[in-house]
Amino acid sequence: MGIAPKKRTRIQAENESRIVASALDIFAQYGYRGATVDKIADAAGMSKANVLYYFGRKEEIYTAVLEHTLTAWLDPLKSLDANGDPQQELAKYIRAKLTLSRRESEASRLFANEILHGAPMIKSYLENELKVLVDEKCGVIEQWIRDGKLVAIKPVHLVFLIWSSTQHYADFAPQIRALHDGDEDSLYQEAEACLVTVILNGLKP
Amino acid sequence: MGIAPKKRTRIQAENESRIVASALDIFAQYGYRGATVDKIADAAGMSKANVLYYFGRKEEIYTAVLEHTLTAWLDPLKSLDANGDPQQELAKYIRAKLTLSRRESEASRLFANEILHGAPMIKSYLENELKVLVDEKCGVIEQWIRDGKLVAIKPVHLVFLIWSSTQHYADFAPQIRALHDGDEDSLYQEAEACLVTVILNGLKP
DNA sequence: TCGTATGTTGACCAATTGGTCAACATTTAA
DNA sequence: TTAAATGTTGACCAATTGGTCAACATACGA
Repeated sequence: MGIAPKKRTRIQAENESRIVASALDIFAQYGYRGATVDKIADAAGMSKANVLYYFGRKEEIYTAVLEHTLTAWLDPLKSLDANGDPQQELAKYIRAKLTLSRRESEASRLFANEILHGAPMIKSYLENELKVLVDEKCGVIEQWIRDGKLVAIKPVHLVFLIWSSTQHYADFAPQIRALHDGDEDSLYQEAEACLVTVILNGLKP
Repeated sequence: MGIAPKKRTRIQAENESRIVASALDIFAQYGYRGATVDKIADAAGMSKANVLYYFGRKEEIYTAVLEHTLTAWLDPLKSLDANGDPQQELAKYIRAKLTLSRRESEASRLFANEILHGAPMIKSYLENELKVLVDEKCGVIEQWIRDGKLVAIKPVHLVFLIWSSTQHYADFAPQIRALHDGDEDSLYQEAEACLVTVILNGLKP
């Protein structure tokens, strides 16, 4: 027999997911260093020792949270369709990312914090899985440009533009709340209108 | 006599500015909690006790660094001229912010980190000084829109768009390095071309 | 039911770190 | 020159915190 199958009990599955969910909140709010195992345990409604029973080290909790959220985060980009209409595809992508920034703002802040501090845990992920995906989608955009459907720009910067402008609403929420007049609904409606208008209009050849 | 004049000696001025400069690097790299007074002292080439002699608490060093960099950070927005040509003014602003992101990337990361964690130290600054400045400049943009020189969008979101897309190159540098092929010079040249093209083109009525 | 595997925790330990302090060194003004 | 003001630091303290462990509690298959 090679690697042990390691079937998880009901309690294991339940507690581990409760810990990961709580840890996402705590890490997003305080950053890696500011977060304490005790805070995570409190948020999960159990003792610190029990959290360490499931995840041997603080770092393990952190990587578990990152892995848990990474896949969902990239889905919208994956569904960018080479055969679709560029304007519609990009509009859909911008809207999806903006919705994600609103709904999963903790995940956004978690990544922002991780990358801001040098991406120590996900560096290899960025250089491998993410690089492959982004290269592929840049190829799609490149083709759209060659077909004369979009203005000539370096595709990867368009990706950066969409990422930054949408995630900004999650990552810089306190600044945005300080500067924006109106409720959250109108904020996001205006943001969507502005981003879709400017970026799509700006990409017209 | 009211408040003491408190003339600073030569050594005070010298050491305080050395501490602030070193602290900017350390806080930007590690965040507030990850930074230690010892690291700052090392970077400044003096003992921890001496750093605490000039700044009584760690928090004081932090606020001093924030204050020291805040003004320079907002200068480009201040010089947005209501009487200039909108396209030229905005192009100038985008370029200035992008250059700032490259040259003062530590300051950018410092603010990003501060805001990411709820802006505890600069909340009142955001709500007062910054709010006034942004409101004023949004008025300028609003007027350009009324004059039919720009497409109709909510001005504050254009400010967010420019801030986010330019600061992204400082704040998310590790991700950008992982995904971009080419050296830093070409990165910033392409970024400038892309942002100026897309945003200005996108703002045409 | 019963015994073992699994789950849970308070108490504890060691490392880190913000901050203090007394002792010592240097600068500066008279 | 000299003495007070200013500058500097190692040693130390207390609080925080990641992680361990032995003891106890619960769940669950035979």
